[in-house]
Amino acid sequence: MSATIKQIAELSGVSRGTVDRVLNNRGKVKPQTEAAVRRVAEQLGYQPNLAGKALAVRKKAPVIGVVVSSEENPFFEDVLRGVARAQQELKDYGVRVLRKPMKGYDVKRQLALIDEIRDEINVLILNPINDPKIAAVLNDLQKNGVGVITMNNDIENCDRLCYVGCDYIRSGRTACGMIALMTNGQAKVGLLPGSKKILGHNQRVQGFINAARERYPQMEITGVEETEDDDIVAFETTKNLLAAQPQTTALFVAAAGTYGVCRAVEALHKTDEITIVCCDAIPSTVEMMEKGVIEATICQQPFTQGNKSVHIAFDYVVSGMRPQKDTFIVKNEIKILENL
Amino acid sequence: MSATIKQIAELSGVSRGTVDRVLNNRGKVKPQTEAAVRRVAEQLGYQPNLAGKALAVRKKAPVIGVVVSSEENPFFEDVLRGVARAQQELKDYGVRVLRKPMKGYDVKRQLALIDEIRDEINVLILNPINDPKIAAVLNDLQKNGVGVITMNNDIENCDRLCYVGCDYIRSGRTACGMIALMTNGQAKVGLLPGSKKILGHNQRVQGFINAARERYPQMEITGVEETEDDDIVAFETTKNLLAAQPQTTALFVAAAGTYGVCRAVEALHKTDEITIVCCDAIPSTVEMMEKGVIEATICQQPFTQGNKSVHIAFDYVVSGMRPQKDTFIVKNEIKILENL
DNA sequence: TTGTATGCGTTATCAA
DNA sequence: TTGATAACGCATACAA
Repeated sequence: MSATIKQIAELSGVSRGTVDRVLNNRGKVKPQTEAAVRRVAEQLGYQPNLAGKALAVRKKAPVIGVVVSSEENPFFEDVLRGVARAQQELKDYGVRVLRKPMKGYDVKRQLALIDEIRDEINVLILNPINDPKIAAVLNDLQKNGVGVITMNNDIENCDRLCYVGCDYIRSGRTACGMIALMTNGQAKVGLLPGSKKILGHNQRVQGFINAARERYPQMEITGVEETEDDDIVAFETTKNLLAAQPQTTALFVAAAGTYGVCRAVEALHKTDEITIVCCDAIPSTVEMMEKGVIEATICQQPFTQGNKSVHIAFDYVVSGMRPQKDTFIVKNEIKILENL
Repeated sequence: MSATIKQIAELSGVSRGTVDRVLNNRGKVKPQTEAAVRRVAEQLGYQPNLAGKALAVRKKAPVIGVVVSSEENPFFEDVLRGVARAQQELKDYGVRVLRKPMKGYDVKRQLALIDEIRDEINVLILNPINDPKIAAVLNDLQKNGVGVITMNNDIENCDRLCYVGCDYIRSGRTACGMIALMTNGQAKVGLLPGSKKILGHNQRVQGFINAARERYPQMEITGVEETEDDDIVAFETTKNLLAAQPQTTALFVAAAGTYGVCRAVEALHKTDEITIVCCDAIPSTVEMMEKGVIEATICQQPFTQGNKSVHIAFDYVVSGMRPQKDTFIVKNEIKILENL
């Protein structure tokens, strides 16, 4: 158990208040006293005690803001369940969580929501739209002492505290590995990202292609088409792809639109011939797995993403220090019917 | 934020000490006062505050004992890493963790280690050998106020606080599902548990057989042979099985001995014909996956098992209450080379 | 510039 | 049987 402020105060012959001022850089301390205190703290290897901080932090009642695209989006509903659990776990520490759910990916809407709560919060957790205007606002928040944690997807040119989410490249590689195992490495695969504008989707496709090139020379990519994260578009796109490339034996859905893809394969009576691997385990995907249309899905621990983000946010407001790591990567989980 | 002891004291017109005595059943309270206090606490929906408890618990400096078969066992080394992390996470709360690693599964040895530390600990975490003598000692510990948490495998006829580990039946089912996906449901599979005496191994085999029966009618079981958790025995057993049942196209190693199994398959030059699925991701298994001998492994989050156990133990000593659940089931993770 | 006092919620000790 | 008080470690308002 490490040293306490009290011990440091006694050893350096000053009061606890002074030690507090030194250790938290509050100023108003004579340089010599400061040096002395720091030396003692150093020697004793002082580490602030979280139990004490947590108890004291109640008075401040810090607020964590959560802005996520969870409306009508089952994936983010799971994320919010993780947030709710964390809220429960931290309730004794006097944190408050302020949620601002939004629908879809509209930059203006996201900016408006951030603006609505920016003055009440100490940390902001969000799945940022990768847009310079958003980045600018987030940078501004940080300057004003509001910590920012990006979740599920990251944003460029932005000084956030950290990113919590999966490694999309590995997600694509894993999908490739699964398809290879199920087809003896011989598959002719159609890739179906959502939108080329979304970084994560591109990375999944990239990871898939790289893995295929490196490890499965006999695998062939028959096409890369966007679903625009929409089931109807996905339905049409898939039908067209399978018409144009009838030799296709496998599909990797790297974004939303999975249900539309499945319906297209069903409509063409090709469920037995085509191996489908997708991402995440939303209800419609589970249903298609139970029907045997989808063979496997690559998940990214949505619950953990939400839960972990809040805990990191809490540690930040309590300790006042940046998280230890710049990125917190959750696992890419392979789910088949038996371990759903 | 819920009510505090102080509020209850004021509302019921007694001192904080008395409220404490009532709420923690310390006795020495007049029945009427007790009733009054309880009524108020009930009304306010009192929930003890963990931040406060955590700070106060430092004085008691509770000790958590950990007895696991981690010597020369890479799986349990990962478990211990989870324990170490939890120790780190809880260091500010004044807990001490006392480890007593042991080698193998000798009842006497386990009894001796428990006996060595039983007077110094408040909770015991262990992977119990499923033996009546062990059960008796654990029951006795609980009677003497030492909580018991079983980890990785459970024990019969024993009143432990809870079990932390995987669902072995589902582990077997998942292995079956993976083999089915890789062989188009046509595999002829040899099953290799460790010992029929070990509950988890039997359950894995049972789960595999059930899943095959229910979902993959064309799959065939060519044999069930024990590896005795030993690589040499596994090597011989595998060679014999493949000699006696040369039609075998897949193997499920449901316990230790995986390395021996792989060496046998290599020796017979059958690595390309035979699909191998095993359990856990110890270094020798990873090596065999990189060589392409093993296609997939079903893991059980060893790190999480260790980490979670310690956290549950801590919550128990702080709150004094049994954990909410009787079993904490970790996930069965499918690992292939790409998401190792 | 520094020190003192008080509070966060719970628990333990001692006195009444 | 009960109450008052101090302590756990930290933060802060206020006094000096």
